[in-house]
Order: sequence, then structure tokens, then C-alpha cells
Amino acid sequence: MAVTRKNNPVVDIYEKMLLYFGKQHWWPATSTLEVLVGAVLTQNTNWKNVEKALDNLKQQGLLSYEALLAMDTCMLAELIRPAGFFKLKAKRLKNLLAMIDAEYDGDLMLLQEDDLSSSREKLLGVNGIGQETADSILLYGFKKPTFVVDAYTHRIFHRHGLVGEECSYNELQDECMENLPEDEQLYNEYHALIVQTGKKFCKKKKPLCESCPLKDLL
DNA sequence: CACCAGGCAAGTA
DNA sequence: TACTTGCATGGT
Repeated sequence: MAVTRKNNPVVDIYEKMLLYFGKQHWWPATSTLEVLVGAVLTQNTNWKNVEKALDNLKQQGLLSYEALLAMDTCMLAELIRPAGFFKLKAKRLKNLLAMIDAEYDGDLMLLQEDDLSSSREKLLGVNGIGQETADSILLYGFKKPTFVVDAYTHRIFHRHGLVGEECSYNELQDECMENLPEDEQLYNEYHALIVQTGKKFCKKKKPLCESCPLKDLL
């Protein structure tokens, strides 16, 4: 009975979200580098604030690998101020650029063309790049088939009894990837839809919402 | 006013 | 290892 797939809540959640919101076509960026920068800037930060920071860089024509590498860290911090944690994130961006410079000769394409596991390890080795940021870069920047897990994923999956309260990033990621075909486009939409659903229906203070499209799956 | 946002690392015991 | 705290702006 290999062809018959039993009822799969991970798939059900996806289909409900897709039906409600439609395709998201992430990541909202016009270059690979913009994905990397946005991935760091959005750490524990509302995307609206990230957009302001990105606009500052764009308006100055400074959203490029070369410009950011050459830029003084204090100046970078001021430009990204609206994104919050700006001094910290300026350093983190510099750390990322320095890694690309040292490990890939400053060539973003070499990082992108590296093996998934190898490039993931390199990203995780950067101070300031954790698992979610690394996976966001790999999936949305480099189109690699890795699943991005975030706080909303944890909240929603736990609410639906799919994972425990104290489950790790890897456990949650495995739960997702084991129940879905290895498909970069699917992972792309899935995480984007989780974020949309989370923002609209699964805030911390609002554990349950009548109009949530996932309500009848509980 | 309090609370939250598309996390991560460092400090403490 | 297992908690706790710092980082910071801007929206609701």
C-alpha cells in the first residue's frame, strides 16, 4: 500500500492555509544578497521595520556585497537602525560578509553552489546566524530544499498536537520534512503561509481564534 | 500602558 | 546542562 497516503495533518495544514491565503511567492527581495541581509535583520523583528532599514540601504545604493563589506560598522548600524538591535545586527551582517570573503573568496555564488550540508555548516559557524536564519538564507536565497522553522511553526504545530511543547528546532524540522515531499517550492510556500497564518491568527496572547482557517483541524 | 515581532548568543549557577 | 538576560525600534 505504498501509493495510498494516509491522512496527514502536516499536509492538511498546508492545504488549509493555501486555500485561505493563496500563494505568497516569497522572499520579498530583488536580489540574493537582499535575502541574506533581510534574514538577519528580521531576527525577532517585525518585517515592516526591516523594510525601512532595507530602504535606507537601497536609497543610498549601498545594498551590495561590496558596499556593505567596505562600509564602516557604525555607519551600517545607523542605516539599519529602524530594524532594532541595530548595533548587534550590524556586527552580524559584517560577520556574515567576512565569512563569505574568507571561505568563498567573496563570491556569493560559490556559497550558493556549495553542498547544502556544507554551506549550512558554514552559515551556522557565523556568530549571529542560527538555524532559522541559516535555513531562510538556504531556502529563500539559494533555493535549497530545507524547511524553515520559526516560533509560529512551533506554536501552530504544538496546538495541533503534532509536537511537544519542548521540542527542538531539529525535531520540528524533521516532523515537517518527513511528512512532505522534498520540494523547495513547497517548503517556500509552507513557511510563508505559516508566517501569514501566525501573524493573523496565532499571536501569543490569542491562543485561539474563531476565524482561523486551521480551526476545524483541531 | 503592556505586549509583541519572520532569533541568537552570552552570562550565570 | 538548564535557565536567564541583553539586544532596540516601531506598531497595536
